Amino acid sequence: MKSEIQVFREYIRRRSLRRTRKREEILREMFAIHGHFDVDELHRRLKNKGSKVSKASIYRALPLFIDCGLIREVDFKDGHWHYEHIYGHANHSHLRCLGCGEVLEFEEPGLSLVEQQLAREYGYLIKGHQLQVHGYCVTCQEEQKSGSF
Amino acid sequence: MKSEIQVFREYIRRRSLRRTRKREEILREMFAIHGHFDVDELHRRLKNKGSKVSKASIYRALPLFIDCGLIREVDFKDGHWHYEHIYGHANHSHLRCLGCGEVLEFEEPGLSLVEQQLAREYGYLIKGHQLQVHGYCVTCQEEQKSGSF
DNA sequence: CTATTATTGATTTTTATTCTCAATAATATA
DNA sequence: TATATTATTGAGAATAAAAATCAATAATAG
Repeated sequence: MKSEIQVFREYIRRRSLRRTRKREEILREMFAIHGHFDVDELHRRLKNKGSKVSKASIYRALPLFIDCGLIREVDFKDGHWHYEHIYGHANHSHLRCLGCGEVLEFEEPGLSLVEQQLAREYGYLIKGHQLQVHGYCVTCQEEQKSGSF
Repeated sequence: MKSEIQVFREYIRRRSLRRTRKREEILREMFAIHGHFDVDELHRRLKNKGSKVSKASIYRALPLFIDCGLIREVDFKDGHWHYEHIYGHANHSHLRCLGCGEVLEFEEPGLSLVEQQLAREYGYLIKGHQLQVHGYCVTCQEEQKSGSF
């Protein structure tokens, strides 16, 4: 299996973009983070390591990483985008608590069949999906026994 | 089956909020729209009908409508939120084209089983889910035969 | 090595959404 | 019904994420 950086370099070449030091710094730092991350965290970590990559460059690089299938956006309903690795990771979905914001991950293999079905039915070339289930965790259910939902 | 306005009024009462003319104007106009809508469209339509509801009030009302299960947010990746009716509608998911932005709806009944399974496994009180599949429609596939994906 | 052109950083701009606060309207109570 | 209480509203200001601008710089092709 190709490494993330290989995937990215091939993408860069395919699109006739330029392979730059900054983009690869961002990529490397991004893959040093396990789990979800956002622009601010990525920027902060790069800064701490002495890298002078600007936020602008991060904002410009992320769509490329998304486009070549390394990461994807995740919406945690807190005002800005979060990202997570998908390359080399089993596809997973999120179960999010509307009360405390906790996010659990779970796998739902049935969805690849759904994708195939949609491809057949509508002629789409499917690139991926996102499933998010939301509700209230055990703790928040207990706290909100006041009938507000 | 209760009407939308009934559902909303009961919610308002349950939460000890106030039943106001403005909120019900917004609600009525919202249900006069079939399909997806956004804040701007709702505001524009209310204005055209002579209603003087402000955008601020719309922004304040939408979370209530979401909370009582009348509508939900949909993310079309175009910089602002869209909304759609869910009360009294069969649950559906979205197939979105990454090229032209076309959005198709499809039903996926299997997901209610997924919800039940998650409720059992994690003790969550499930309120709903969102599934979005993305890829390229037939037209956009043909246009982009230049190897960019 | 040079020319070309994409990328970068610093900054500004944009724009969706939230916040503020005085005025108003809805509800509870007398 | 009149009054007190308190939520809601509108207008505009504030916030903040993301995108745009532009001169300087760096990567690539020849």
